[in-house]
Amino acid sequence: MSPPLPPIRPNAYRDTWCGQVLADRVDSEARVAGWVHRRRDHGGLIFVDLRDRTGLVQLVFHPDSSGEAFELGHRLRAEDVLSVAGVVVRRSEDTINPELPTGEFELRVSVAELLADADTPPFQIEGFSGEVGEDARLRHRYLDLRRESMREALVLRHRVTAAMGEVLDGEGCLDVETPVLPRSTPEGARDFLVPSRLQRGAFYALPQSPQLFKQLLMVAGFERYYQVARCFRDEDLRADRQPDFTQLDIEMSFVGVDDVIEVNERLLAHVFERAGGPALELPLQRLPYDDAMDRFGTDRPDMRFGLELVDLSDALRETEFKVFSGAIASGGAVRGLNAGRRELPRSELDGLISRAQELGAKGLVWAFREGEGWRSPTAKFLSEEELRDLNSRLDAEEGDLLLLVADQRRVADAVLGQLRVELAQRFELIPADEHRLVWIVDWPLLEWNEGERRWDPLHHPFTAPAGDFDPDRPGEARALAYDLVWNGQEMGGGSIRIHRADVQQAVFAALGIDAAEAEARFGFLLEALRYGAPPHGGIAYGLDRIVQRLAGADSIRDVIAFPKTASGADALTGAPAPVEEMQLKELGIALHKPGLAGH
RNA sequence: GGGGGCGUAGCUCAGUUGGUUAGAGCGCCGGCCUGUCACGCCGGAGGUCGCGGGUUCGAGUCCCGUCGCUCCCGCCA
Repeated sequence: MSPPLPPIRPNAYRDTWCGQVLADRVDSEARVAGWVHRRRDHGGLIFVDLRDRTGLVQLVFHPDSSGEAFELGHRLRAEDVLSVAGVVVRRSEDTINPELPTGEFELRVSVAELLADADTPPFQIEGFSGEVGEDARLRHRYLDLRRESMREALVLRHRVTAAMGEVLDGEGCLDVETPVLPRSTPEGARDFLVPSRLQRGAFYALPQSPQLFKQLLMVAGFERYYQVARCFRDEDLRADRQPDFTQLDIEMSFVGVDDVIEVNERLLAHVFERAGGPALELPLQRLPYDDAMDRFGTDRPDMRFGLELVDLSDALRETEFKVFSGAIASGGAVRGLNAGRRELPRSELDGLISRAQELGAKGLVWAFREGEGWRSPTAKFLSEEELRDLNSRLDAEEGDLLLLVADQRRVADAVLGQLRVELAQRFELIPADEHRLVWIVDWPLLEWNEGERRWDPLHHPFTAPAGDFDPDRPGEARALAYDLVWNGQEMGGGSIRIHRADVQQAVFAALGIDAAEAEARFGFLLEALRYGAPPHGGIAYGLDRIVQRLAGADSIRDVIAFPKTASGADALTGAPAPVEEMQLKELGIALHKPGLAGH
């Protein structure tokens, strides 16, 4: 992708971009500036590839035309910063470089000025067969960002956010900023806390999302809002999780689920068109949450391949095999997966078992269909009739690999749902060019948290229930919520919000937040809702994840200019870092371990 | 908090069963080179084998600890 840049207003350094040294400049003077990408010194003739954001152009230093510049040419080193002037010429047929957009042309240097000489870079910027380690890349991120792939990733990111702004402006959304220093409302993720100097002992918390402020904007009558918002969560990192990350946050008034989804489908189609994403067929598929869990064992199914899950509880309710019947008796389920005709060595089958245990299962039963029965260590515990029944329910043919997990339903789902994806990768069942975007809809409002013995919201406590909320049967309430899933990865999620204080209070109560606590923590919201709040709803997208997908990158770190390492550190600046004793004193903060602050 | 992988030259890596002076490619430095484009050729420099401790006659290699990077589980309303 060539980043479109406006034409240069000529100045002392340059009058065109390196990537723009093309036919229209032939036989005329041109002046370019940039970094020495590579030098090929033939002694009596020197070639230099000069690089700026637009690309490369070959400079030719020739002794006849430029004595002084020629001397400089010999001294040039990688990444030196250079401004040159000369005549653009068309290369002879046999010296054209078809790999380069400017490969039919070159600039014969007559004047050259070294603007800055560079230390030898710690790693080669480009054109090296090995992959530079991420540690080194992050320590010198400003060099890493000179690489074409990083430049393209950030250009793409800009394309995406710009396209989002275009659509949302057209939809009447206003870009409004919300505070980066709100109060802590401990729910969900761990907060990053910021101590207040003016109010000793009190803290701000960096926002996990602008959720409450955007709702207040709806109460204020702004109707439609969006923001590219930095959000912060103090949790452990992953390839797709950073402590500070970016959301595209949208909220609209007087809308229902269909309205929000419609606007967002227009948004996605436009963004994908501008950013080179897959063409979207609208409307996107909508899959009810229950179906997603039944068929794929997860609320973010990758639907590019089959391998769907099957519930085998009915078939095994009466079995003598206690592993299965016991699981069902104690309220669990037996779930199965047919991976199709696969040959797997014993070691990989054992690997599947340990992976299943890592994912939380007590065990995993594997079997190959053989005739009417199974080739499996488990086969002897099951009757012939049961095996036949299982085979038919699993739609198993000769040689098919069957995987069964007996556990609490959600554990079995989580384990087999994850194994399903990993097996598809292992067996290369995922079509490379296919994209499946799907809305997951009809969510339960709450789920029972067995560990804490309470109801938790599946989305957040401000999600509106569908219809009337019956406090006596909280588990039956459905939510006006929707998640967007792209190839098995959650890209965004949202909901219609509760716009009535009494409903909000009832939901708080169901969550175990009593009136006093609700008043203390969310009183400002409840009060605002009492002053006339319109029905409203919206969505938030993980911008980093969307751009990662569009860029085909393995990690969101590859589409973030200055990301953190897995331990939450910035390898470039050294954050987080100790602070001066004086700073702590001003904040009234004492560290538990003396000597940690200062130097 | 837990589990796996990795850590050797500036970068990417190899390094046998524990054995003598730790290697390669690229980069870097010097020389030669007028059509290269990952230029080529000749020569050269460059190592706290992450760090600390231990076992051993002897440790890059084995053991313990620790730090860093990374993937995963937990966690991420």
